[in-house]
Amino acid sequence: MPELPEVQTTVLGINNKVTGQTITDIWTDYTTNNLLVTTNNRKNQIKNPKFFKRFKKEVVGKKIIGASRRAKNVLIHLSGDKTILVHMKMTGHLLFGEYRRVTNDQQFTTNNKKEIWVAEEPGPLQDPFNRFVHFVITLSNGKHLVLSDMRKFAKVTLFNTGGPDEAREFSHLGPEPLSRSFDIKELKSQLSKKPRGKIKTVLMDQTIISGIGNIYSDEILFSSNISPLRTIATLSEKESKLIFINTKKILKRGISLGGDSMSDYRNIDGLPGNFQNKHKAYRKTGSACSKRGCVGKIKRIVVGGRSAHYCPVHQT
DNA sequence: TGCAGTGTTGCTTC
DNA sequence: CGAAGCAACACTGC
Repeated sequence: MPELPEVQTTVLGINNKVTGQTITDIWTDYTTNNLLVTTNNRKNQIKNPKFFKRFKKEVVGKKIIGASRRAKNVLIHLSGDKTILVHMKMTGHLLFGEYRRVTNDQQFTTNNKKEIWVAEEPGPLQDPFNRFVHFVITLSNGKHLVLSDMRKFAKVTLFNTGGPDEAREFSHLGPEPLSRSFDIKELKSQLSKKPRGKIKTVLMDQTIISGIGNIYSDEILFSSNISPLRTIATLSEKESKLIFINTKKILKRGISLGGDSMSDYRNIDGLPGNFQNKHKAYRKTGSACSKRGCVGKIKRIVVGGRSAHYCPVHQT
């Protein structure tokens, strides 16, 4: 479940290894509604061959000039003022390497796929991700940037860089928590839009702040000594400040550790990040609280339909 | 074996 | 209007 630090890690990887390549071909096996391809203003399903053809025509021959991030979206900037947006949702990974198209001999899947893409060399890009490659960008150096996505929630969109479709895509998003302009004042004004909302839910609300999901919200609240059940209106000045400081600190820490691979996130080389080894709350149910001097035990509860992990002793 | 759990987003319902 | 519920999906673990 890529959140801000995982998406940022992927973007850094693309800038390191993929920028400068030209797109020579694209491929997909999507047949459901979920991988949407939008070209200009027309939203259509990639299963519509006409629109996949159009998407292909727009990107083949274009050069990848860089990647950036907005909220949990990866933006791949192309020459000719085109941008490919990839939202990895729950289980998506962008992977870079040498891939090979093979006829499916049923050893990988049960869903009657006629052909699949597998990593050329044994290594970290091998199973389990091979089975779930649903979108492939072939590059001029013969390598591939592929989207592996077990649950097929990921979204791929194409729009004109800086155009109205891009604006529409991002119009609902809250500020970037790591931007310079995001200060304590902005955090408080954003949080105050949901005075009755529970802090855990509000932190994950992409219209309030963009990029935070279940893992990082649990960790931010642990470090801020605040219960996930507290409502915004009850937060003191001091508590808001703690949330502000820890949001910046923990997201930056996630990036410097290469993201969180407790679930199945991998960077573009197929390698795991390390933030999962630093969790103090997320999925630590039953563990002794690691806060110095605290005698609590991490508890799992459900907040806003999501699992929340916290220490009921020092998080109040 | 069957079913709850996993989690983001956006749409629907209350 | 805001909050809650649910679908999209596929696999894991109990």
